[in-house]
Amino acid sequence: MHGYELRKELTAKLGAIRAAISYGSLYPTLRRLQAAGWITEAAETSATAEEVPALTSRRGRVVYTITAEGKERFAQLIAQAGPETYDDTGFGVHFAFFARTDQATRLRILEGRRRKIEERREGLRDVLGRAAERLDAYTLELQRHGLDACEREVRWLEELIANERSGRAPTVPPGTAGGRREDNSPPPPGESRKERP
Amino acid sequence: MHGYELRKELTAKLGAIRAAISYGSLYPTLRRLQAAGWITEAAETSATAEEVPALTSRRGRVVYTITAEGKERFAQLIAQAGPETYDDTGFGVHFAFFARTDQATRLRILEGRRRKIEERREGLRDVLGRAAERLDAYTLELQRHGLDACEREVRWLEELIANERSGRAPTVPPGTAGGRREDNSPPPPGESRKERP
DNA sequence: CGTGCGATGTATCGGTCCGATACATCGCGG
DNA sequence: CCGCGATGTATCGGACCGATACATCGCACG
Repeated sequence: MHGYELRKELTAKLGAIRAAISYGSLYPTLRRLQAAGWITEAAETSATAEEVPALTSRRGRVVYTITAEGKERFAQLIAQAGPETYDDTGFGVHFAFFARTDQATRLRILEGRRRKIEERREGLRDVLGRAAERLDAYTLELQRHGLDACEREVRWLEELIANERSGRAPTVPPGTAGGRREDNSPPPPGESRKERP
Repeated sequence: MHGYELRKELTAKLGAIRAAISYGSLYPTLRRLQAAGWITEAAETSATAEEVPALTSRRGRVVYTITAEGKERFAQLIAQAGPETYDDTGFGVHFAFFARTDQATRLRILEGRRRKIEERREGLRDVLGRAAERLDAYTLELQRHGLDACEREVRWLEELIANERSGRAPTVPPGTAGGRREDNSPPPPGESRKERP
């Protein structure tokens, strides 16, 4: 992909959990990745393969391609999910690769995220319990809203964890909008067997 | 207050909507505010007034006090809420001052935030509608969760707006935990009459 | 028929903020 | 009596954002 496309893709995948990545972050990062050998850059060659709709000779786009080493490294990065993984951005990034990792990793990430949110939730409960009389009604209202959001996320994570343990793909609750079921489900319980080369 | 105390206070007030502010941000900001004349710094004098519980001669704390000019400026800042106000942090900060502004400002901020969240919501609906078949089941699940969160926040904001319009203080739904009703309600519909000096 | 605007696209720069770290004191429990 | 967690001030490097600049393309609208 080229940068612009990559950003749109990322926005589509992570838009639910964080804002779009800025170009001031994207392009330097791509160059760093290239310098480290994870990806390669290439000025667009006119006709590589499939241009079905509009092949109107675009301007100089730069196409980035992941290398074998890059795939290796990325897979490792996702598989060894540490606690730093569980903030919004980190969780989002790892979640974006869920369909490409094994169940054990998915569970580790989901449970780490749950712990993180539970901590947040306890903090809010503390405030609402202990410091309630010191705060004005508006602030209390904000805390209550935040607490509610935490509780909902924990419940959501618990559903995902339960599904994961039972080997099922994430269920699509019939209530919600837009959820037409397709066959793009993640790999059924079969694991990837790569450990450490 | 001194820095540490200030941070705890901010965390208690804004913990529901953003992470705690870092010291690397707090102390330089305090110094900038002092340089601009919004606040004053003072090394702690041993006995100013009320030390009821433990007056055990602390180490050199720095006490920051808002100046008259600072109050003026802050009030202006809150009152002239622009669109930049409506991201998480900006909204949180302005919300923390709700009990100290007038109803018109409160409404402006709430409605701005609502618009912001509605845009986010539309983005997610677009993804779920248009790009659904391109995304894996996990990503779709994340979008659905995010969409749900947006819808809930919009509903929450709408309640606050309705209450605001009817001149009532924010209601405390009897269901939630920790919400003991106290008399620290915001100023009843009476406005502050400051416009621009 | 032109023209202007929004989408596509690459790129940089200044400034803000975080995360880690350092250092010092105090009270408490083991 | 010793260490650890809370209180407290402070800095530094690095990551990231927001604004900006520049260039091309297609389409809508006058």
